Amino acid sequence: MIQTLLPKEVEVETSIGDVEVADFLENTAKKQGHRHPVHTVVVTHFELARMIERVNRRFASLLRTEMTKLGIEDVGPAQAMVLLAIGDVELSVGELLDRGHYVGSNISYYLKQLADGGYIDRVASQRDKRSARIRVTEKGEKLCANLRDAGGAYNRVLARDADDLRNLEIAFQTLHRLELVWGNAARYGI
Amino acid sequence: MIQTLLPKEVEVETSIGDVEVADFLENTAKKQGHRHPVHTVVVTHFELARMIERVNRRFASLLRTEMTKLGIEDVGPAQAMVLLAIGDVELSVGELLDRGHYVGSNISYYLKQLADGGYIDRVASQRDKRSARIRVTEKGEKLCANLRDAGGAYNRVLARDADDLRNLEIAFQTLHRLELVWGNAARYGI
DNA sequence: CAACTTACTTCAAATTTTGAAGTAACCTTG
DNA sequence: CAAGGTTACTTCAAAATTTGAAGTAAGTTG
Repeated sequence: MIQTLLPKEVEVETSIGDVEVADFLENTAKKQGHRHPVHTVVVTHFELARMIERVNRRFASLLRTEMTKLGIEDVGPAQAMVLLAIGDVELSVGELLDRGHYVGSNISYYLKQLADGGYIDRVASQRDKRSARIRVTEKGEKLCANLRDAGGAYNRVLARDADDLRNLEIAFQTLHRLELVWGNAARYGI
Repeated sequence: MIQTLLPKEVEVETSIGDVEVADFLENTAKKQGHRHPVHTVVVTHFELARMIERVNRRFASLLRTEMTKLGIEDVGPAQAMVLLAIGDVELSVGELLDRGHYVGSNISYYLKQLADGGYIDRVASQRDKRSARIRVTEKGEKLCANLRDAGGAYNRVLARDADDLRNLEIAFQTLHRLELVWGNAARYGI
């Protein structure tokens, strides 16, 4: 059954009209049939990848807007994402690499800018002087807090009831699975 | 209830060990509890955004690898994504913009490279000579087919049973919702 | 027909990402 | 303990991607 379904690609409606957010949310809630989704559409590898690309673009531009509003000029959205990835714990560059699947030189570059802007502190580890320990400064924490505040509105719109929460969680877990499958494939060749 | 849950951020385990793909799939299938997911974790805005960013990075590098294997040198993964977005229909640049939420000048640039490489044809529309009609050439379709073939393996790993399919679809729909909410927010300010 | 809009292109600059060296510290093993 | 290897990161230059401002040509409207 899976074999017969899989190769078949179905065109999925992705165009958006100029609908208001509220309208749309009402519609999807009904159309999808939250509790028992109907399997009329098979989502493929590439459709998901394209969706992820689009959503990522959207978020990046949203973050850029938010940061412009906050008057942040010295770092861009990519650096802010790194800042958010660090969170409130002290960690090494290597640990950070794992967190975001970044490339080493890339993170090194971002950390330099974040450090120059005063958003993070770097201290050489006592135990291993090669390892730099990274920590978000007060200024950095403030930026994170501001971004989180701005994000609160989206959380409220996106997670309105238990069904929303469930779907968000399934989406998260599924993306995590994609991450692992794609990541392992890259290293071991599927 | 939602209000009390929302502001609380929970650290989600995202590190991956050197697990084999197959092992991992077994684990998640069991751990997640496919039919009735437990709500111990609340997924926030930023966690999802960071996940999306990571997954996107992974996919891009996978695509790059795949294309290197195929010996494609004249265009990169971003251009390939555009090619896949065009699909097998003839459309205008404007329609393509909507499909991927690209910026005009960006697509124009990619289309130029794709046209130079012989992957697409551009014909001025008869009705409206401003509008360029885009079509994937045979060479372009061949690349798409090769990529789809390579992607087949991932589809088989990712969509193994009805539960997988359901989760992939929920993930897709949820991302679509994110896309709309973030997109509308960008235009109308939430 | 003049002014405006649309559909796209071009170009230059900024941002992001990669890859190939480097450097310094740590860890073996003879 | 010292030569050789590994690890943890940094630096730099080049490439890829993305943006934004300006341009062009074709439609549209008053």
